[in-house]
Amino acid sequence: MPVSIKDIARLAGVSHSTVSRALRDSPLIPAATAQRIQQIARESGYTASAVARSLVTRKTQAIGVVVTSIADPFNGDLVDGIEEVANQHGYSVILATSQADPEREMAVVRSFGERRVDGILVASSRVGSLYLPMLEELKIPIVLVNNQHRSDFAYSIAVDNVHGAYQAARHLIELGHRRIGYLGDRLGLHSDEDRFAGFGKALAEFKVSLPKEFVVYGDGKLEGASIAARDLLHRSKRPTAVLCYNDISAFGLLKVAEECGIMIPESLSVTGFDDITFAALARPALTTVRQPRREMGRKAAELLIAIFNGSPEEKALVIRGELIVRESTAPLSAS
Amino acid sequence: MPVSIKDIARLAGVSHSTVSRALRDSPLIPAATAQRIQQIARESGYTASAVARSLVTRKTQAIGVVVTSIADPFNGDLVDGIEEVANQHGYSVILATSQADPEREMAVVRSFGERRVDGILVASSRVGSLYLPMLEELKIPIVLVNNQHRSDFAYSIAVDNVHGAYQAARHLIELGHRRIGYLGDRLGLHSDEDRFAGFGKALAEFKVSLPKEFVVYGDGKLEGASIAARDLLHRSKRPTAVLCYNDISAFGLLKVAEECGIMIPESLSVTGFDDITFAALARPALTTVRQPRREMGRKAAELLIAIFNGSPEEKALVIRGELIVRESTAPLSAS
DNA sequence: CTGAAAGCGCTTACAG
DNA sequence: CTGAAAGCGCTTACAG
Repeated sequence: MPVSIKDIARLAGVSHSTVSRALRDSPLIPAATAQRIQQIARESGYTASAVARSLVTRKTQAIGVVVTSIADPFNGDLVDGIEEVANQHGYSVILATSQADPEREMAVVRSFGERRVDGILVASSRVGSLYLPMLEELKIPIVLVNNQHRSDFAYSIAVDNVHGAYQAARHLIELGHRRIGYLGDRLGLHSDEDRFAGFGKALAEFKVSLPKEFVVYGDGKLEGASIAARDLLHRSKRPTAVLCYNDISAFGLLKVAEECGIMIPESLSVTGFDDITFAALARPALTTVRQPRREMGRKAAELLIAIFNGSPEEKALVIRGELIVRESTAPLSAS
Repeated sequence: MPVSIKDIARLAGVSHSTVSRALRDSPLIPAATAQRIQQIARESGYTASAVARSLVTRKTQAIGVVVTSIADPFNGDLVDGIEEVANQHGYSVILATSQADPEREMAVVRSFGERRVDGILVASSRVGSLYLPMLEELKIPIVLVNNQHRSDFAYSIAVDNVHGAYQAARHLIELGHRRIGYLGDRLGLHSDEDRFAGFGKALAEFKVSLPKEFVVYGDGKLEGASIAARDLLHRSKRPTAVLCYNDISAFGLLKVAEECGIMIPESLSVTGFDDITFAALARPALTTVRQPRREMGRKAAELLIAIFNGSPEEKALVIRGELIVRESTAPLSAS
């Protein structure tokens, strides 16, 4: 048995109420008494029980975080940002992995409910709405990070996909490209729709037309993107630039271009989205839109804590990413 | 207020003791009653309070994990492995970051103590012994992953540094190299000592001598390693192969080699240690010793859970890494 | 089978 | 200032 407040009370010859107050620096207790008691607590190796405290305060000072997998560097950065501000404010983070399995995600969130976490953060989920009722019952606020759910329950924070893709498209247009393709993600994610919308916005603004056959869809993975890319590049009249849904898709396309002997960026400019670590290291290094992962984690945690304190600024935060120009894009060559 | 066991008792017209039993499928309760009560619980949106339960059972079903930073892919994989088996066994993981700051690590572990986690996992720490007394008082077992502390308190799990370096060295020797350098980490980490020992073991076994000036020390980072590498490669009589403490050091050396116009692997073979993601992507791709990060996380969690169940197999587990031969090593050329 | 009781380790009105 | 009391939401001997 760890030593409890009662043990200290006995040692100090006071009631346990007094010990409790002394340990929490209550103004009711004279400094001298408080110090004596704290001293005894220290010497006896006392460690307060957060679980007992939580039971009465109804606060656990813990926030639950759900990601698909932490091995993914994107989530690593995100969680790092979350943990940073959580820690700053005296909160612990309970981390769980959904493995992109909705059932598992449900189970995880249920377990967070049982643990009575003060709030929940969920990254890139498509199933947020399933557990909303339970969280509402428990009055546990939730903030969704980059979620694919288009509804306004709960709070959310996401990159500005429209603006990010707009920047990338504009960059290509300013390089002189007029025949620009889009390699998307057929899963119909909102992020894909939004990026396509940003792409379209730039085209419209500069009066660049988009032939239907310049739009192809992979699955956001290397293989699927490669297949779509083959489709796009093997035409007689192919685009001189392609805006890809994400970096992985862009690498799929780059691979196919290499196979076809298409020089990058001389004969084809390519942009990605995300700025995964490899984007900077690849040859050619990829021009892409950086998602400020760590900052998003920080903002998400700050939002949650603001909610705890009753001062949520906005329900839905949008963060802009930055266009990172590297080697995979170049001015349209005269050729 | 969330609905409690008492509310259900009222609704069901039984005592809260009976509800508690019914909810836990106690054999004392007839199936019919249990189902009726469970039904009511479900309908009323009951979610058991793990904190109340923990207070009486003295188990939180939670394990605390301390890493320097989760943004580091190494730790990401590790934590993923930990979370996987923790989750399998019904444990939650509370994750905290030390930022390589001993004070912060202490604070984090203290907070884990207050939360009464059932066990603690600490990765790559050098300060484990500081909080040992507190954990002992609280009877919270701890397992150290790849720690630099040479003492047998607590449990531990680590890569077999000696064997890993031995394999790398042997690989170089078998390629015909006889003039092999070592680029270490001057911080005097045990992992450095062990890797150097494995290196020495291979040299001894094959009767390869090691000139003193073939051993240089960086700091495990790119810059420090580069300085040491310059020292090593700028001699008149330089080694034909270098075994580096870790991948990062190897990349520092590769950079210097490039500056000096030394061809890799034609004129110099280089090995790393860790197999960070970039090792496979770099040009030339790095020959290195892979640390099975995810598996280490799994094993660490399994060890901890075995301790909970009173059946810890061994106090100190050692896991072997695998030599991954890529492009940075080649047979000693006749030149 | 079921309930009343005690207790886990705290916090905090309520009296004095 | 200080203590006795109640209570947070559960579990589990102990009686019946």
